[in-house]
Parts: sequence; C-alpha cells; structure tokens
Amino acid sequence: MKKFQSPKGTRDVLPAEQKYWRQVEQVLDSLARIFGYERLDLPVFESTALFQRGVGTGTDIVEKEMYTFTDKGGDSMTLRPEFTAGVIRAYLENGMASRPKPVKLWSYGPIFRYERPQAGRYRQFTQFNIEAIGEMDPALDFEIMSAAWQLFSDLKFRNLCFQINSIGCPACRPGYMEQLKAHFRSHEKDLCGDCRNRLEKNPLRLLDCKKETCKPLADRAPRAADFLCKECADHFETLKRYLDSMAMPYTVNPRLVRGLDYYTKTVFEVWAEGIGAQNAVCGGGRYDGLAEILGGPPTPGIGFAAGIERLVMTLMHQQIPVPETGRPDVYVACQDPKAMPEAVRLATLLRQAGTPAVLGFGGRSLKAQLREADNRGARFTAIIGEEELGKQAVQVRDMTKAVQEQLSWTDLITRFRRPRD
RNA sequence: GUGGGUAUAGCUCAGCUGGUUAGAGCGCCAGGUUGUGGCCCUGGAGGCCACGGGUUCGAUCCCCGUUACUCACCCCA
Repeated sequence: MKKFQSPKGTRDVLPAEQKYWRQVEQVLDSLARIFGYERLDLPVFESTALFQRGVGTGTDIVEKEMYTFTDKGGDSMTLRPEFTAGVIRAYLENGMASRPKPVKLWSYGPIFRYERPQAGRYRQFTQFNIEAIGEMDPALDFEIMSAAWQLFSDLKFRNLCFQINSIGCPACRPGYMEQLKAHFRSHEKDLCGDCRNRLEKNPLRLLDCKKETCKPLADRAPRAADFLCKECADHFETLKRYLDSMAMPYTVNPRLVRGLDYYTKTVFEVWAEGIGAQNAVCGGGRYDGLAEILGGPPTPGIGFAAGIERLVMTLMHQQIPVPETGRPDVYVACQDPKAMPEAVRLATLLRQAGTPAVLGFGGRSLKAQLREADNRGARFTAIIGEEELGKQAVQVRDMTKAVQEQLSWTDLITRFRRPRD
C-alpha cells in the first residue's frame, strides 16, 4: 500500500519546533493586549463571493489560488485565502460600527492558497492578522506600523527592512494609472509577455516585474507618490513625520504595490533575510473602500498580516534563544517492578498537586529509567527502591547536581506543589 | 503554470570508472556483576537502495519513464 504523506504544501509542526511557535504566540498575545486589540475568531471557510468581491477578481489569489468547493447544499465555499475580507464581513454583520472607533481586532489561524510550495511558502500556512476599522487618521497608520515594529523587536529580530509606499485613492489613482499605462504602452514591444497582459488588467503590477528587460522601464516609470491628490499626499507626509519622530527606520519604495485590489493610500511590507526568496514576513496597508465593496457604509480601515511560519523560520535562522518547554519536574522510577503500584500512585498524587511528573513504564532497569529521565530533561527523579518500598518514601535525585536524599511522599509533594490558576 | 536539483536506516549522509553478506555518525534498545543518568566501551534492532521498464553475465551505481520531495520564476505571509 502506498504510504500516506502530508498533502503537498502542508507540514507537521513537530514537538521540537513547538517552543518557537509558543514564543511567537506569546509575543503576539501580549502585543495585542499592549495595543488594545480584541480577539476575533472567524470561520475557516466563507462564501466564495466574499473573497471574489473583497480581494478582487483580477488578483492572483482569486484567479488561481483559492481552495473552492461546492458543499452538499450546492453553495460555493472557499477556504480563506486571507483574513481581511472575513473581518470586515464580521464587522458589518455584527453591527460593530456602533462601537467606539476605531474598532481594533486581531485574528490568528490557518490560511489557504493553492500555490507551488517553496522555502517559506505553503498551501496551508498561519497568519496573525490585525485590523483597525473606522478611522482615517494617519496616526492610526502609524499605530499599526508601530505594532509591527514592536512585534519584531519583541521577537528580537535583526536585519529587518521596512518598506512603505502610498498608492493613492479613487480620486488620484485613475489619473496615475493613465500615466503609467501611457509610459509602458510607448515601450510595449520591449515588455515581457506577462507584463503585456498586465498592461490593461493591472498596470501597477508592471512596477513589480523582476525581469531584466522590464526592470529599467519600471525604474523610469512615473511614481505613484508624485501623482497623489492633496489628501493622500498630506496623509502620507504626516505618517512619515510620525515614523521619523519615533526614529523608526523605513525605506520609501515606489515599486511596492501589493497584490490585493482593496488597498488605498498606505501600503507596507517588512522583509527578513536568510529565509529564502520569500522574505516578506509582514504585509499590510489601508483599505478605505473595502467595506463599501462588501455592501456596507463607507468605512476606512487599516491592518497587516504576518506569516507565522516565516517568523518561526527567522527565529530559528537568527538563532534567537527561546524558553524550553515540556520539561517534567519529577520522573518517578522504581527499582523493582513490584513497586510499580506505588509509583503509579505517587505520580498521580504529584500531578494532582499540579507538578509536571512522568512515570517510567515497562518494568525496565533502573539504569534505563534514569537514562530516560535524563533524555526527557527531568529536573528530579523520585526513585522507589528496596528500602523505600512500603514506607511511603522515595530517594529524590537532583539530576543536575547528581545528589540525592530520602524524602517522605508528603514532603516530596509539598516541595514540588505548583499552584494552578 | 514554467525551469533546475535530489530520491540509500527514524535523522544527516558515504558507497571509487557497474562486481557478490549495503556502510558511518546521530538517535533508539540492551549490557559493562552487588540499588543510579550524562562521558567511554561492547552488542542489538532497523533498508524490496522511491516505483516501473531498459542495457548487461551481473545495476544502489548507466539510460528512459513515473511519482514524490526540494529550490527558483510568477505572486505573496
């Protein structure tokens, strides 16, 4: 029979990797608390139309990357390829517009995109997502970016690169797009095939092309920042002043465009090095038109998403120390198998007192049990030997100091008791 | 969707231009006498050498195909 494997583009997060996940999750949880964001959990699948409308039919995500299926009732459903559309759907559906603005929400969970896997790219991956809805103030753009900043500094990341840009709004973008198209159309014969397709459909993407033939043209292309309307230009300037005043280093990248249709004004990404070609660990921006696209009242918003797998990869690549997890306080061993009933009772009592305790199974030699205690990282081993048998007593061995003493069960339990909350 | 690379033990990999019982390190298990881990020593378990075909007296090795994994393009987290 053919051996089963995890589906292409999915992975198992084995116990050895869990400490890194735990570290990231703890930092995220406290970050959300520090910045005043509340948790919102969403369904993993939504109506396909939500993503078609919200993300945009011209995007790669909607065109070729969605896990879409028809359920038994005949409705088309899609595993979420991003969080934002679902967050806005929930915001509108649950009348959150009546709450104090901005409404600040965060979410965490699996995201699905059907792509060819490579280093740092999976078909099922995990995102942390943060959104602030209902406020135009550039100070909120700053707050969101500053949350990203603090996330990475709390994780102790080094060598990060913040990229920002402004891509305008419905008032100024059409004018810019015309200029952009005109520029590329005059050189159409020099463009690669992909770019010729993009020309009418999504001209912004041409700026992003990495082909040697298109790059020089992209470099000479008109820049979005030069065509912003007064409102967008002021917004961008104010944001940059906030960033400067707090000494947060960033690069204005006129070629940063981002792949989703709904972005307006501010867009940004954070790049890490050393984790492969997929180096964006965080990406986001403002989406002032999205709520309307989804049938709600005009509602501005801004947010970002971070890919947890890439954060974990960076943590490991930069060899950042994280707390060890899963070490037992006490390993209960017995010298003779006939002491096993006592060992079982002692382990149970320890656990009832909240002490992480593991038991040596299988009637193996004491030597083997101590070896196991060592391998599992146990801090102490409680040994029931010939002398202790039937006396409610144990030899307690300190595994780092290699010294031991006889203790009664009650003393042992008292010493290792852990209050639980 | 388009390219390149790689498939040998649980993991990381050797295996010379094809030659008979397929190796190492790590890990796992058990021992090194009288109740005790880490270091050291000894032993053991564990491989249809990815799968299918071809060339050959003979293929883990050469050729073709399939599949999987992987890196990159595209795009993104």
